[in-house]
Amino acid sequence: MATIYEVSKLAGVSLATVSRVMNDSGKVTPKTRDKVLAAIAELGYRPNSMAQSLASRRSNSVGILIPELHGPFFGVMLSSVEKELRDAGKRVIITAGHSDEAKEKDCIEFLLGSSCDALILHVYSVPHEYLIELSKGPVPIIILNNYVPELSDKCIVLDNEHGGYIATKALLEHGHEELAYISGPSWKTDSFKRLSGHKRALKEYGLEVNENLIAEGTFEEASGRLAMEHLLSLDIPFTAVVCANDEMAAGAMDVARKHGLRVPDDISVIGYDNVSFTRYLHPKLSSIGCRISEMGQVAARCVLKNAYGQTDLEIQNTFKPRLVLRDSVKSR
Amino acid sequence: MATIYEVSKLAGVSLATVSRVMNDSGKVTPKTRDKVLAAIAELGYRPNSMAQSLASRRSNSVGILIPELHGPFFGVMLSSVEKELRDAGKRVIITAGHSDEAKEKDCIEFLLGSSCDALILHVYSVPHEYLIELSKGPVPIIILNNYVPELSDKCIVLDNEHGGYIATKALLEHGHEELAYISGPSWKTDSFKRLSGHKRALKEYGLEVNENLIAEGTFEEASGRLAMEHLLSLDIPFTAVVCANDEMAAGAMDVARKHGLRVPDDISVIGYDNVSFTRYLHPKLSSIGCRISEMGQVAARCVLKNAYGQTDLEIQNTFKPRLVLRDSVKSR
DNA sequence: CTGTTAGCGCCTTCAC
DNA sequence: GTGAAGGCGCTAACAG
Repeated sequence: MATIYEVSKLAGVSLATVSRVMNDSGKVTPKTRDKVLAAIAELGYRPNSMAQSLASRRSNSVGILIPELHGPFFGVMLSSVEKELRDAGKRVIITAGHSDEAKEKDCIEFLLGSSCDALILHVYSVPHEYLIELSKGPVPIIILNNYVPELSDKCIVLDNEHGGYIATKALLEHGHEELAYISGPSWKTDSFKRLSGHKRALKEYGLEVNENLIAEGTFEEASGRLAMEHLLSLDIPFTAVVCANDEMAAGAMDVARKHGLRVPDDISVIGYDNVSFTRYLHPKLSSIGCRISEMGQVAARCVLKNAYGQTDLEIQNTFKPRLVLRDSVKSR
Repeated sequence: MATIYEVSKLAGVSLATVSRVMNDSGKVTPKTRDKVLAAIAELGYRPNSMAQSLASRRSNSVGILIPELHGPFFGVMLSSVEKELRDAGKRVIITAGHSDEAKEKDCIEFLLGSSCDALILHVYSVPHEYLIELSKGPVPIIILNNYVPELSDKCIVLDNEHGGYIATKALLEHGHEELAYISGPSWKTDSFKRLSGHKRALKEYGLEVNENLIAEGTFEEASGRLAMEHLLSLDIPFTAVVCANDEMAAGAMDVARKHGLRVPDDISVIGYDNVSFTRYLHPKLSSIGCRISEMGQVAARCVLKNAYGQTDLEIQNTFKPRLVLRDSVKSR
């Protein structure tokens, strides 16, 4: 592998000049620039990124921590982050934290040790204090889907409460008055917020919140099934179910069908996240769209702005989810 | 950020000694080692990975190129690759090539420029010659799901032909004799192989291949719908459809239902990939399981072996898919 | 506009 | 077993 030194010799200029044309910093005569370019081409020279990093104290790589690499939600997010960042010539180092505090911390340590210029964190389990402490360090961070009041400008969040609200409201507007709810794990902020929104909508419509009709799942399909079985076993009538994500909604729909209930004729169902498979389901699942890829894009731009000094980038910190009505909801 | 120099001063030893305890290379007295460890802890010292890389000519990062970051297939693959590699302390740099030759090359260039120690490539569009040329370079490569005869030991492939064969055979064994086939893009090797397997099974059962009953899609759900519409418009009777992936199968099932056909009573359907949402569908889609995560794991181990000299790792180069029977297939 | 000169932080022979 | 010294390939002042 050719080095910058050989290029400079072949071009008959100095190291610094080659460096200049590479980074087009400083002024270089078109003529010498051409000579350098020719030499570079001839040698098939490619700068050594590690040396560049060491010398410039900048690695051009940003660390990303998400709960899982698979699953419909994070794939979309990653996709947009990667695109935006690589278009800017930045490397993207990805790790998965599996919603476990120790693992998440471990990942963060790992990314810091990889000399990332910035971190994009989608964590669930790490305590806020840890993030606050981290943010005082030299590496800029962006926090996704996890609102830390002290770090509000670094957080990009989806308004989960609003999502729960509009999901429920949609059902109420379709004439449903007896609603069940299948929640995610109550210790996850997302779950909690969505449920709050649900309750707010009920209250706004003058309806009582019946805690019995709230079942807790784990965001996994199987838990949606269990929750639905449980709800149906209660013998409390309800005509619609709000689910805190699409996987659980899929499970719930299937259980309803097994119990001889038709969706949406006998029971309406709405999910959350508007993940890609919702439209493969039958009936097509109504859901709450999360603008996942927009959020990823914004996160990437934040990094470009905070870590690489790109200005003129508008940053929107909070996203409102939107209702996506399909076939699983029917008026009563 | 503390440097190795400060650690050495605080511990009262030389740079070299600190380096030795860090990499536990060479012999160090337990006593001095402890002093060094203490100093490291006190300063919260973390070695600068870029400097390490530059000096050791090894970046400890491996580049990964896959067609897409989202989608159920690649997420699972990534997930297992990342886990395996990070457990070994390696960074994972991920890029998406979008099945486009220029972009794929671009990604490879990018990864090479990132001084990766090895590359794991899941490419569709780049010509074999390019890969062969690349393999002659200094960076070891592993090729996923794309068999290059000249590079057979570097390829980890799924036996797609066999998958197409067993999918079709399953239907034949259920008594179906009039089969339609919805293929992926014919220029993708995967598609081609799966279709070959389909044809082989038919011939083995003494059935004619009716080219009219083979429709070409793009691996996307919408194309599955179109293909199914087309097949149904033909007025050629068939009692089962083999689809080259699950997304298209989902589309096909829905179209069948819209045409008043019940799955599996009137028509049996089988997909391919056994992607996670298959079990959310109704009826649950039968499919061909691809052992995606095993393949990812093996790819990672290949890298550990070829680029990092870890021995005693058994490498299996080719994987046989397996049949996953669910509710969308019924005997005739 | 271009060249010279220091490092960036670490690894790695080589002596001792 | 431990220390000294010379790079790894590049960037970034500072001169000229």
